[in-house]
This record gives sequence, C-alpha cells and structure tokens, in this order.
Amino acid sequence: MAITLNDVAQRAGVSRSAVSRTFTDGASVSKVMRQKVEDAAIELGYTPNFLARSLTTRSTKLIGLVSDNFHNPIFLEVFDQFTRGLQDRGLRPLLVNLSETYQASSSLRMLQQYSVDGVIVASSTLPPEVSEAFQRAGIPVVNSFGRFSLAPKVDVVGIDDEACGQIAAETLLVRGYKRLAFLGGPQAATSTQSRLRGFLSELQRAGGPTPDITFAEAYSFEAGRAEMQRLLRETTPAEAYFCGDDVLSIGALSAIRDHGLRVPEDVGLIGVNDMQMSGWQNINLTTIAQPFAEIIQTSIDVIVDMLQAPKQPAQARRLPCRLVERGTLRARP
Amino acid sequence: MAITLNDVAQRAGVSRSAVSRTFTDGASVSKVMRQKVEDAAIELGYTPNFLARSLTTRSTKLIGLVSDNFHNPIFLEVFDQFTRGLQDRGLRPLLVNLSETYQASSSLRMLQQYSVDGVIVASSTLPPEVSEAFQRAGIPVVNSFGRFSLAPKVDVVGIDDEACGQIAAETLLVRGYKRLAFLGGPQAATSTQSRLRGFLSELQRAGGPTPDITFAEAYSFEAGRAEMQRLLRETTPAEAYFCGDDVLSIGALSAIRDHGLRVPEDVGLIGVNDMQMSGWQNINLTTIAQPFAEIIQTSIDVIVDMLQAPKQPAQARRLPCRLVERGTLRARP
DNA sequence: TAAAGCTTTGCAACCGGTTGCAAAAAGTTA
DNA sequence: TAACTTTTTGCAACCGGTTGCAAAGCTTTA
Repeated sequence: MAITLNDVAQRAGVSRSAVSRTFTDGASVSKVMRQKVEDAAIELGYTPNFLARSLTTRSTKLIGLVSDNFHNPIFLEVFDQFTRGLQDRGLRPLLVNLSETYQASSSLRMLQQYSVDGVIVASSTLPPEVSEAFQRAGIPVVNSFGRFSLAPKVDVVGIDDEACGQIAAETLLVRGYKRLAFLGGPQAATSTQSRLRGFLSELQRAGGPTPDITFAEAYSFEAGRAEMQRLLRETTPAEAYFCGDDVLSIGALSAIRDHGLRVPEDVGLIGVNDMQMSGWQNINLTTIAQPFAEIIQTSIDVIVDMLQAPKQPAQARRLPCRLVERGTLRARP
Repeated sequence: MAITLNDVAQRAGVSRSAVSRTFTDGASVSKVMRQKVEDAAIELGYTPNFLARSLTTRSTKLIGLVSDNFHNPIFLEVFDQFTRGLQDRGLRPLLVNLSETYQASSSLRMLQQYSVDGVIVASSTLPPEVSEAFQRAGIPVVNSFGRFSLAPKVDVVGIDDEACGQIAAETLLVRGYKRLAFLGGPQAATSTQSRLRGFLSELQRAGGPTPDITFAEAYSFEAGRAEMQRLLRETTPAEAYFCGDDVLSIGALSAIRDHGLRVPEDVGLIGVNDMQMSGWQNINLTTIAQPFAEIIQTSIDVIVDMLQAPKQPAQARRLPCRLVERGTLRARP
C-alpha cells in the first residue's frame, strides 16, 4: 500500500542508501543524485517512515505528556501551549490521561513500549514518585507545575508557592484587612501546603493576624462552593480569604453572593492562577498569576536540552508569580 | 541500553522466535517454554518495542487526535473523554493542535510519517476538507462534532444542529416570548448556519415572530460580550436570545447584566452545549445539551470498527440534543 | 511397535529504514 | 598523463521485532 524507500530506489534506478541519504540531512549526496531521487519521490508520493527510522536513529521525537488535571479549566490553556510548543520544535505529544482506571505504572510501561524520547509530567497534584519512576527507567523527564525542592531528584519547573503565599499576605495586609482566612485546596496537595506556609510566615513577619485555616476537597468549583457554604453557615465570615486557586475561588465567590454578601464590600477574595476566565467581566477575580507561558516554555527547553546532553544534575526552577488586581479585593486605603 | 528480544532469547537459551511468540497472543508456545522466557524477561526487565513490532504487524495503535478548539472550555471535557476512551481500548492519542502556524497539510504528512492507525478530527469549526484529506491518504478518519450531510465523504458524528435550532424556537415560544433574536457564532461556521435554519423554520411553522439575526466573531466570551454590547447600544433588546453556544452566552450574559438589565426578568437567554460551567450556580445557564459522552464514544467505536473492517461507506450520525432548564429563561406561563 | 497426526520450535526472510566501509568516480596537483 | 585526494556511491549488516515453513518432538491410533 504505502510507498517505501525501495520503491523510490527502484524508480530512480539507484541504491536504497542513496534514497535514504537524500532524506537525511548532513548526508553526502551529489546534486544529480538528489535530483533523481527527489523526482522519483514526488512522482510516487513518498514520505519516509519515521518509526522505521527511529529504530536505527534511536529517536522518535515522541514526548509523553502525562497529566491528571483534566478538570481544571486552566489545563486547556496548558495543553494548548504545550502542544504548540512541542510542535514548534518538531516533537509530538503522546497524551496520557491518568485516572483511577489508568495508573501511572501502566503509563510508564506504555511510554517505554513507544520509545518516547522524553516525558513531561504536567500536574500540580501528582506525587513526585510518578516523575521519578520515569527517570529510573532512563527516560528524560521534567515535572511541570511540580513542587519545589532544594535537592530534587527530577527536574521541576513551577512557581514559588511560598512566595505566592507571601504575596497574598502582603496584598491583604496592605489593604487593611484584619480578619483573614486561608481556604486551601486539598490538604494533602503540596501546593496548598507551601502556599499556606508562605502565607503564615509573612503574616507573622509583618505582625499581622493569625488566620483561620480550612481546606476544600479539591481544586474545583463545587469544592470551593461547598466549603465556603459550610464556613458561612458555621462561622462568622472573615474579612478576606486567600483561596487555593481560581476555580475554587469562583466557587467560593458564588457561595458568598448567594449568602447575600457583597464582594469586595463585605468580603474580599484572592485566588491563584489567573486563568482566562478569571478576567471575564462577570467574574473579575483578583488573583496571583502563575507565569504559565514561561513555565511551559522552560519545561520544553529543559526536556530538549536533556535530549541533546543527558545527565545534567536535576534542578528545580522557581518562576515568579505576580499580583493581578481586579475586583474582588477593596482598594488600598 | 534497552533490553531487546535478543537479550532475553540468549538469557533463556531459546530462539528469538520463541521470545516473540510468548509476547504475541494467539501464538503457539508450550508451557515450559513460556515459563523460561517469562522468567528471563522479568529478570532483565524486558518490554517489547511496540514500534519495531508495528513494522511487521502494520498497526501502531496510534490515533491522531486533531483539533483547533483549544480555547473553548468545553474542549477540556472533550479531550478528557477522548483520551480516556482511547486508552480504554488500547489506543494512544497523538495530539495535534492546528493553528495558523501549524496547518492541516503538515499534520497530514506528520501523521503519515508516524503511521497512525486512524485519525479523529474533533472540531466544530474545521472544514470537511481537512478530514477528507486524511481519507484520500488512505487513513481511517472520523469527524467528531462535524456537520451533518446526507452523502458525507467521511464518517461524521455530531448533533442535529437543525433540530437544535428547532428546540430553541419551541422552548422560547412555549414560554411566551414574542420579540426573539438569534445571536450566532461566526457566520461562516456551519453549525451556526444549521442552527439558524432550524430556528427559523420552526418559528415559521409555528407562526412565531421573525427574529433579529446577528453573529458574533467567534465562539468565545469576548465575542459574545462584544456583540451583545453592540446590540444593547444600537438596538432595543429582544425579549429573548438564542445564542451560538454556552461560552458565547456567558459573554452576552455579562454584557446584559452590566447594562443594568436582569436575566431572566428583562431578557431571556438560551445557549448550546451544556458545558460544566453552565451549571455553576453563579451562571446557571439554560441551554441545549450536546450529548458529548455519546458523540465521543460513538466516534471511537466508529474508528475502531474501521480498523477492523475498512471500506464501509461513510455515514453521518446525528445524535439528539436535549433541553436543560436552568435560570436564564422565565418559566412557562 | 510402527505409522499417522498434532504441537512446538528454530531458521531465515522480511518490515522500512540507517550507516560503516570500501570501491568507484571525480577532482587536484605535479 | 600519472599519482594522489576528495567526494560519491553501493554493499551488506544492522535496528527490534514478526512469521511462513519445515524439521523435530510428542501423542494417539492401529
């Protein structure tokens, strides 16, 4: 069915090697040879088979893109940028959706079978062991949106979650908020833990108040809404909440408004992420932006570097967050 | 570096074929042979190379998942379900993000080079030529969310956009709305055209009013908001709008509220899609649900069937939509 | 126990490419 | 024009598997 290198060689009346060489950059082919081969190839509509080639070159240009965050709207933007970035560099994303029914261990075996050149684990919730398993199998791996560590086993690119908590604390203090609260994502999530740590340490440093602390079940609208409903029912609301992430904030926001309170007049709210939706005028969420584009670009750069020169010591990169002021916190006095 | 079938054969003291056969279902291997090989394989940590195998079996289990809808939040749900569904059947999604910089034609060549077993074009906006190009190249292809046609060249799975327009018309009429308007997606989008056709024909059939007709620039929040702002500035608002899709509706909704009008008291609104976000309590959009799960499941079934028995005549499948009543239309009188 | 039938195994060719090596061709220099 | 370089080319082995075929091994039957 498909046209192979043999067909082209025969048509052009040359050896198989000659055909192979015209389609390999840097190989030695004379002008007239190349012309003959290219003519035959065009006539037959030949395209080299990448997978057959990969057998000898040991490079498939396949990158496993592994994630379990298919429910947080921000990840559509993440996948968009990852796929474009990889495509721009001639790499192909093999998408893996981890879930209860599809475990990390099967994904490792699968990606090994497909000889991927590298793996990007894009998740803020998967434990570091997932990335480490790929590394132990000898596959270059980078963990995007992972937890910072001083001595990481695998390369990590993410934000400085503690700094993020500090920014939240500063921002709330500077606006004169007194009764503060932390409404985190899942208590087990390392991102939540680090943000809380930064939040508390900055409050303490600045002589601020001790906040109330609670956690939502997930980084999701429903979880944020449910937890805020519980808080409004069982406690007197704080003046301002630092929420785990944007989608959770939006859930909390809906609960606050349903409860008859105004934002930002009665209650203030600040999230983390700055997804597109947070800028929509009917949401208009004040938030701390993650530099998604830079995180993704850096992750791709890191993996590309590893393909060329493996075995650098692993490194954790922390990229800075920044405050995005919108309408869910009152202005500074 | 990696363990190959040769290594295992040597270790187990058997032929290469024997090893190959123990890892091919349906091949003839004796119990003791299988045991020997499996022991050696485990000792060495061997996994067969799928790509090498694909050379002779002519099946890579790779499916190109081609889309250009990386901005509509609904597509995160779509990708989630597609990747899970494919994984469940042992297929691997090779994700392709079409954009200005990455054209359909290069994606065709690329997917050919990777010998994908099939392609799913998941897009409501790409022209049918994109899918047809894959078909001409001899690659099994199905177009999900594509336009219905009585004599389609490629298999299509989608909703009945005309019926969708009819449902919208019925729904609005039954609630006693008199001054109606259609606020579509891009005028060139076939989905918008068909929905409009169904909307108009049902209004006419039922002796309803003739609606105002305008189009937003895209299926997006910004476009929906901008167009609705223009309408509110330049026209007297209709009593109810049938909007191109949910994200566009949400944009329109924000413009209406900013303009000081109440929904549904002053203005009614009905969308299409029923994405998760539309059910959030702070949005609570009345909409016409697309059966995403069924469309995706059917698309996968179709492609799987084609892998086994190619060359059935192409067929367009229309799956039914259904009304989801929430808070942006007034109750029936 | 020999003949017949079935199962298991290894050989060797093949899938569609790449590449080291040596021979052939072309280009330089004297 | 001969001797020497350099470039181009084809041969053959290889990448990591699969598979048709025939020989070998094992059962069954007479």
